[in-house]
Amino acid sequence: MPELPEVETVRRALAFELPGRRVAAVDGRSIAMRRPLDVERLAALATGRRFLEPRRRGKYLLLDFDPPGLLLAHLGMSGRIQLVDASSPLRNHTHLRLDLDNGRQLRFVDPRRFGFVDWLEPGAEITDPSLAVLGIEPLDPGLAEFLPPLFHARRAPLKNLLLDQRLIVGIGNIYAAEALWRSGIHPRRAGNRTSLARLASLARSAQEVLAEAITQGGTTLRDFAGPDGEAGYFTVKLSVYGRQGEPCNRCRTTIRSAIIGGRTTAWCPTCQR
DNA sequence: CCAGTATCCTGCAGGC
DNA sequence: TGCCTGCAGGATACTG
Repeated sequence: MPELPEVETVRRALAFELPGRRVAAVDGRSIAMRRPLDVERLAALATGRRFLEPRRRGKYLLLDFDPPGLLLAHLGMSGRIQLVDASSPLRNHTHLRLDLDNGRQLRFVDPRRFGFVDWLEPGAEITDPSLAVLGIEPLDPGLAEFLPPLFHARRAPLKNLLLDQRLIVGIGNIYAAEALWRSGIHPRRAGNRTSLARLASLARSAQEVLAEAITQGGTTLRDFAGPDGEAGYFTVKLSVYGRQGEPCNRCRTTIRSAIIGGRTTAWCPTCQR
C-alpha cells in the first residue's frame, strides 16, 4: 500500500501525539513476517521508554526512543499503523499493540505480512541490511542533479530504475507511473538511452508528484485522531495509474498497460515516448 | 556488477 | 450462493 507520501503522512500524524509519551506495555502475537515478529523481545526492549520525534527514510518509519533505541517499521503492501484509544475494536491482523501512558494505543496491522517491525539499538541504523543499501531521498533539493547520471549508467527500463530503492527511495508502482507520465517518458525507455535533460525532468516530476501527494495527505491528518485513528489513504488525482482503457487527461488517447519490471504499468502511448 | 524472475501472504473483485 | 483465478501501493533471494 504505502509509498513515500503515505509513510510521510503517517509520520506527521504520529509526530502530533507520540513525542513524550511512554510505552506502558507491549502486546501481540509473535508470527512470521518479512522479519520475524518477536513480541516478547520488543516488549522487553521498548517498555518504559519515551517516544521522541518519529523519522522516515524512504518507505521506512523510524520511531526513536529515550533512552536511545528505535522501532523500525515497514508497511509492505498491506500494512497500516493506527493510533487509537486502547479500548477501540481490534482490526483483523493486528500483530502488535503498544499501550501508551495516556490510554492510547499504537497498532501495527498487516494482513499480508510483507511488512515488519524490528528493534534497532543505537547505531544499528548504519548497518541494518535494509537501511544501509537505500538510495537518495527524492525530496532532496539536489535530486535533479544526482539522479540523471545514476540512471544514465543503467540500461534497465526507467520504470524498473524508479522502483529500485538502492537508487532512489520512496517511489512505488503508483508514483513511478505518474512521474513518467508527467515527464512524457515511456516507462520502458532504457536509462542509458534517455538524455540527461529528460532524466532531470523525470526527477523534477517525481519530486512534484510526491510533494503534491504529501500535501493531499496532510489534509487527512486531522482524521488521524478520529474514531478509526488511521491515516487516510487519500485519493490523489492519478493520471495513469489504474486508468488503462480510459482516455489520457492530456491528449485523450486510450491509456494502455503492460507488465514492466514485474508490475502492471500504465502509460499513454501518445504522450510518453 | 547487472537484469530479470520467483516468492513470501491474505483479501477481494470478477467470471462462471 | 459458492468456487476459482488473478491481481494487489514491496523487497529480496536467486538465476543467468
